[in-house]
Amino acid sequence: MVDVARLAGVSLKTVSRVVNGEPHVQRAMADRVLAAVAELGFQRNHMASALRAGRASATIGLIIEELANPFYSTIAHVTAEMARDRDTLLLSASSEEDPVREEQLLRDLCSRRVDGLLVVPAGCDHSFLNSQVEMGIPVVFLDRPGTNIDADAVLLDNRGGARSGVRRLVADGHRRIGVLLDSVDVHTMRERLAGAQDALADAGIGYDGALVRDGVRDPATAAAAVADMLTQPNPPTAFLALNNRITVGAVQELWQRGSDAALVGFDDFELSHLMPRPLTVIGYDTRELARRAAQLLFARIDGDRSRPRTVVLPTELVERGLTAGRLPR
Amino acid sequence: MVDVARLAGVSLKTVSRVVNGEPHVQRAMADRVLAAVAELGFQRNHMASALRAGRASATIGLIIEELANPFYSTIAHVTAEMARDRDTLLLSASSEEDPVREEQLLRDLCSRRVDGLLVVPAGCDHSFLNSQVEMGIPVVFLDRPGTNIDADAVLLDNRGGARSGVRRLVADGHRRIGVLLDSVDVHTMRERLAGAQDALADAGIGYDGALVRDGVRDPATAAAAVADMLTQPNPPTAFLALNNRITVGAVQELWQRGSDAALVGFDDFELSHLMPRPLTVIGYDTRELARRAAQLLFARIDGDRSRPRTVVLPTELVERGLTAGRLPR
DNA sequence: CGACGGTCGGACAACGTTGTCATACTCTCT
DNA sequence: AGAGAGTATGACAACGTTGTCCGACCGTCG
Repeated sequence: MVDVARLAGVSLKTVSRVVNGEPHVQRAMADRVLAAVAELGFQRNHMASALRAGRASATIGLIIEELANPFYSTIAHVTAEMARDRDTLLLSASSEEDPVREEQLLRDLCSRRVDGLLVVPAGCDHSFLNSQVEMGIPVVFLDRPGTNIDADAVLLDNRGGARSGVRRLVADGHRRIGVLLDSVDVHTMRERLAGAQDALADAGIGYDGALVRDGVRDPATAAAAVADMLTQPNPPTAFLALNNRITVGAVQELWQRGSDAALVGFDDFELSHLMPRPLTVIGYDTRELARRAAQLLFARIDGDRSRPRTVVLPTELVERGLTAGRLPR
Repeated sequence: MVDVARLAGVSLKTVSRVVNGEPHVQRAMADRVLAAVAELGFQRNHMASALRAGRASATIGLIIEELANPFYSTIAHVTAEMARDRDTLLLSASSEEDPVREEQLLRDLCSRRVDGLLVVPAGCDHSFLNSQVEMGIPVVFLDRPGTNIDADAVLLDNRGGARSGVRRLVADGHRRIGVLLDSVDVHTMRERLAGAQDALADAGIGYDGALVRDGVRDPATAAAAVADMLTQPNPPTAFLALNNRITVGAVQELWQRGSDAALVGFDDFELSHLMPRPLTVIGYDTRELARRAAQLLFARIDGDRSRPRTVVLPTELVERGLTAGRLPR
């Protein structure tokens, strides 16, 4: 900027005024400045500008589990779009479900003075964020609530969704329903499992530990679990897969064995209607989830000081057969 | 920091030393400072720090077409992971294939003094980036080369891939092959179309404009195009879909009609092995694409001043039938 | 006892920008 | 002509941090 000022023969402040489109600069002088800017390829330093003006950094931070997962990348995309409408960019990072890493990333984002944080929490204690919130960096939790912190959250009706899925299976006459889940350490998994158990209890079906498989982290494990359960005595006649990766593995295994066991999966996914066997899923609107969270965050950034809210979005049982294919979007 | 210094009864510089772990501070004094830091919840301002120290911002910018698309989200994920190994965060934005928006975003990223840029270009002129490169912000193009700029690029062998796909169809006896593409405005599409025509020319099959459909932007359009082409006189006996969204639409339409037309799709995708009809795809390693680009960028950031390189990664024809399902990963 | 080397702490300027205020000039109106 | 209002420009400090340099203090050795 000093160079531009020198080349145009004006003061620093005049350059600043021209660059920021402030009024009260003569046309001729502005042109001289713009010419100098063009010649030197000057570009305002956004960091210095925000520092001096005490302005927001026009950045929001997003912590998710893994960017490559379609669920999270949809969230990232929607929030980035909404941010763009406010000339704000998205700084995103994956926690990989590691609480330590999550805290590191969150601290890093805070030290960069992001305007706000959108977090799909992995950790079990977010109390260290309280001081940041007090100091003006609002936080909104997504998909799972934060712990030891009173902040906004936008969640899904995981319990209700799982309950309606199992209720459907029970209505179809199933009494032995295998449940496959990632890990009870994850809040959403606990909720979904509880919902499944609600439905079983509603139907007066007792709990059978042999029908619940924990630690199913990927499609291959899911396939193996299905195979194993089907070869036990008194096997399940239906399965509930508690996330989309598990569903994919289960679909594959059931299809390859030619098994006619029923399957309900939590999470819809892009090609679910093209799977090689009928697949009923518990769906929800991922974009709406992200949209609501971003709206809440921006309201906080704009000064909303009302009490933290928790929004729970509904799920929907999408019953589909082989021929019910519809094109996405 | 002023408050911390006052509370600890030391000077600013001493606080700075403690916060940055510099040596030559007595244990007792350091403890006093740390206590004050904890009490006040002080967190170093990364922007001011980078500004003063002339240090890098520990941020890289990524411009892609659309974050919600699995291809791009994989790229984002891999680059974010590699960045994290350098304590660098990823500032990502979607161009939505809009050259104007792309330029705005790139300028914004430059004004934030990112350490480097990773770009899947949408625009047709990137000469405005030349001055930024000169001023020390390296740029690496991904998937498509930049225009009017001499910069690194990591590309796929689009032409060779399409050629091998069509060669396969020709070897199976097909002579009328329908080609579906997004837009000839996109570099990768032009290359893939050229590859298809190479293979046809190799086989001595003349060009028939009626067999090429442009402007197929989504699955629904692809399905409609397939339906239309199949109801023309002398219809194609095989299709080449030049990206994964087109492939999905084509799969769906062929399957619903019970058509036995062959189908080869460019781009592999997660559930391609579970599609309801045999699907041969032209695959490649998206993660490797991102990895190589990030490696190049970090080398530039670390001072590599050698001549810009263009890396072309191979594609692979993945021939799959209904029963050849394999689990992903 | 004086000099010396090492350790520790602080004053000050600077990074690139903008808010505040002061100044100089130009109109217009009485 | 002089007051008053508005416009155009610049000098300077400040944002939060750190690099540079200088000085104070300590112990040790000749």
